[in-house]
Amino acid sequence: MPELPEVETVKRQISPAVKGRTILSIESKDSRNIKKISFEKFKQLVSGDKILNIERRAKYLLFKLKSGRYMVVHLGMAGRVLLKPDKYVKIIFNLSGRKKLYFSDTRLFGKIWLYDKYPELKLGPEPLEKSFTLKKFKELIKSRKGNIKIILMDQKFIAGIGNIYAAEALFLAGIHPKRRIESLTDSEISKLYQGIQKALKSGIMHKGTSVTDFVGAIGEEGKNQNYLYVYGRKGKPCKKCEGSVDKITLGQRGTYFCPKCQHML
DNA sequence: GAAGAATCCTGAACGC
DNA sequence: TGCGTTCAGGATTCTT
Ligand SMILES: [Zn+2]
Repeated sequence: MPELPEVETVKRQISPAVKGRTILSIESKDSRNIKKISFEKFKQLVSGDKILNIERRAKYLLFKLKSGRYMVVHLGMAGRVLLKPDKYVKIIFNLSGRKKLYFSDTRLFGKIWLYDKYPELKLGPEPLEKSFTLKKFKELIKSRKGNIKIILMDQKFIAGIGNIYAAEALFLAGIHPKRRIESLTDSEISKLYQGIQKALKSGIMHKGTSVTDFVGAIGEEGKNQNYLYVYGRKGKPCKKCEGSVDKITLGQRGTYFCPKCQHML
């Protein structure tokens, strides 16, 4: 599913093709992904506007428009932003220069909103920003109580980490996913800080993890699934020890880990 | 504030 | 081949 690295990949892939282009018209096969306003209203407001820039914040894509409005896209689980259509296209943006941008979604968990100005999204810090220091991470950790994996996936705690990268970051840090955040030692917090960044950077470097639905802007699969340590590898040998990867359910989510590498205490 | 569960939604994978 | 069942889960919302 799309998390920070996948959304970043899409942003990088579509930006050169759509930046500076005018949205001439918009077509819809199913407009249920458009939230807050009707498709008619959306079409009326966005048509004729120009895409100045695309920014990623957490798992959101923010299209900055010349009017000052922002079109905000969240891919949910299976949402796609494409330069080439697939069979699940819901919205088509006809752009100047004969380009087209497609929004596709199978499960309709993806969302599109239109904001009058830069949206105030309730999100924690970006884990790959330089301002996200180990010191700040430690302060954040100390401010919360509860299960570490669930908190890592809380967008108000840190932005952009979902089920795949939470599992990978915890593996890299040697922390069992059932651990409580209060129980982490200073050394483990440092390892987790490194693990988060390493897992996310690996995802971006390999252009996303295509383990379920994710594909890039022209429908191509990412490569990061080949570099995962635990996610989706139940019963397979651990890449760091002689044990094998286990799977449990935690917070209604499938949670993969190595019982030998990831410690409870 | 935290924990747990329900909700949305439908294609893919699986079992017979 | 086809039908029914199970599974995938990000974010929100509700209850405890
Ligand atoms: Zn291991």
